[in-house]
Amino acid sequence: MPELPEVETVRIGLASLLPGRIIKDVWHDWPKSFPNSPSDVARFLLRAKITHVRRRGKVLIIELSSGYSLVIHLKMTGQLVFVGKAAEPRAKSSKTGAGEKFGGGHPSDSLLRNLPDKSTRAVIDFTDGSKLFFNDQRKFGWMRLLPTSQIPEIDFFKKIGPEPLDDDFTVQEFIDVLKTRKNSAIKAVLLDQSVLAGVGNIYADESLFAAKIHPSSPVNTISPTKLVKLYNELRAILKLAIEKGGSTDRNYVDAKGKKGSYLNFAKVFRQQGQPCPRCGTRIIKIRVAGRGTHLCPRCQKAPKGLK
DNA sequence: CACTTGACCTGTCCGC
DNA sequence: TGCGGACAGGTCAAGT
Repeated sequence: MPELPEVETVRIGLASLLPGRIIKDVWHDWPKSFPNSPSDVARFLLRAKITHVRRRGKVLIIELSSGYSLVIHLKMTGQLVFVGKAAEPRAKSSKTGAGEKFGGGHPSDSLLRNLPDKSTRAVIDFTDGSKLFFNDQRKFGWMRLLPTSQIPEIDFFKKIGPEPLDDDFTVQEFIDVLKTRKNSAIKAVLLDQSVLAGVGNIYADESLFAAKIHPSSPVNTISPTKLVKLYNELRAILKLAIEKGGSTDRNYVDAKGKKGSYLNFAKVFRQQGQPCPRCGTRIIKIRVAGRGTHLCPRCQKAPKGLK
């Protein structure tokens, strides 16, 4: 599921593939996937050149020379897959068909399939013949054109909390933002995008396990020592996940169609019934904040008022 | 006002 | 094998 590390992995891929390309045509199947009017599309998207690819929380921002940006949320099953030749054909070692198809040399876990397919919601054609596919099985994701200069002023972006991996995001700031929700379960707070940007179910469970905090614990019952631990573990886990190309449960792939391997390193997520890597107790799955939640009942003691 | 639950969707898996 | 239903989870609207 695209959380911060997955979206960042897509961003890194797109940032290496898209800038400089010029949009020739756009197709989309579903108004909700891409609700801009045809006239706005014609004025601000067609013939525009891509200048930058940015990320804020779980949202991708593809900046265009028209002064507009294509803003994209992948939600749970969204993919942005680029098909075409990579910009610099420096390494000329392509011998496999897959390498050619996905723009230059891919490991065997590439998304080897033909696009578009039935999950394809939108296709952007570039003047050089390459294409960007927006696939979304469950149709929760969206993309829309917004004036670049106004993006920071839009409600959706104004509400997003600090980026946990920013260099100047301190442990004190982390504790301060958590304390704005002192009576809520810590997991619900971590998932709240207005408190902290980019954390979703996988990394909430993993970081709470690493810090030995029960996900149902109200924030104000957690010791400062443990909150510091949580800050450090969360950042380390997010960074490691980006290194591993994110987590692929079933759908997620990066801009080149490649799956992420972080779930191979997950200690509790989807590990119910398996022994805890620290103490051997069986990992359990419960519901917290309306989400499937994985934890070690021994390492992560429930707060007194039960779960 | 703080907090929780349901709706949005489709594909998959599980039990009968 | 087929079928119904629970489940998956990011976010917002609606509920308590």
